[in-house]
Amino acid sequence: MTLSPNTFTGEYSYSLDSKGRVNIPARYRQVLSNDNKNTFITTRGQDACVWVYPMIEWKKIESELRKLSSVSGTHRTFIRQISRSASPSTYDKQGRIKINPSLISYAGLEKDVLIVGVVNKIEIWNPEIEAEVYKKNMELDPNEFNELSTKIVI
Amino acid sequence: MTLSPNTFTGEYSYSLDSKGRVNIPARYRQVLSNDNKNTFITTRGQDACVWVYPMIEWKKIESELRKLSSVSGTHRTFIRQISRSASPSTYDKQGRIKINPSLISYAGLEKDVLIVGVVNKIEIWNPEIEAEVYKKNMELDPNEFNELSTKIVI
DNA sequence: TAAGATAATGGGTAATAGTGGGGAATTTTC
DNA sequence: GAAAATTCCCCACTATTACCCATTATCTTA
Repeated sequence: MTLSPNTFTGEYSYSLDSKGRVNIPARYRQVLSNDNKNTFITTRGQDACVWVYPMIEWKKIESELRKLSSVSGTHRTFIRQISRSASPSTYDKQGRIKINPSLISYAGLEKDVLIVGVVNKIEIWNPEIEAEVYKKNMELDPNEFNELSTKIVI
Repeated sequence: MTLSPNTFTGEYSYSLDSKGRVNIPARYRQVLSNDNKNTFITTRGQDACVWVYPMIEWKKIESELRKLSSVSGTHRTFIRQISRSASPSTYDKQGRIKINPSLISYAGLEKDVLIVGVVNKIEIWNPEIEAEVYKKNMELDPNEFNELSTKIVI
């Protein structure tokens, strides 16, 4: 079975161990292209979760950031906020990556975590928080969903 | 794990010792290209922090500065500000560089320092000052940040 | 459904990284 | 030219990280 490279779907329940490691689902590792060198970038999600990018996806963001000039204060702040929480992690022989303590606390992660593939990246959630966010979003904006439906066909 | 050369992300808490030395995180040293000859340029940040450039990145900036010179008053001020306090520092066997007393006082550095990778350079902050600046900036321009993030973060 | 293969989890250990300080070499000052 | 001060290089200790092995659970296939 070969799916598109570096494309992640489906959800998994895994555990975060006492050393701050989580397993990357085997399925996700299998679709990783070689140029990623078994490396992901972990960073703060826009929601209360950890975003995990394959290295080459992150490099795209990095090169966009490089184009912004540090003469502008707004740009400096933006670069700092995106870059500071990003750090690379190569998975070990068992397929696990390390999550920084600061990201663990940002996402409120405990032992049980929910791993969700969102196409170009992976999200790691505290399952309880995810459930709340899901509920809130569903109630929130039926209009926006309608708008989306004009842009994408599923 | 090999990321882009001379590109820095993530944040670290380190200490400035009594001799004015700070450690450059091992991760940052590992991505330094050889032509830097283990040397960084320290200078005044545009914010209240110390900017640390890999030598070859700094050389690019110098040549940019040369092109700008005498174009406008603002540019001249910018050049003067950043260039006058720039000085090279090669890290020792333990990976530490020396920070000038004048830069230490400019950035208000004390024992505990926060090191932030901002893509093409490294920032050294007094953590308390950074927290204040962060708060102020976040209030400032949420719209521009949102706009930037829809363009860049994927 | 049983057996082999693959995947997930937990923990120990060797190697690396961070911190503090001493002493030689060099520069500065009187 | 000698004393003082400063800088630079090296050594040693401690904490942290990364790597490796073992065990348990799950999936796959005959």
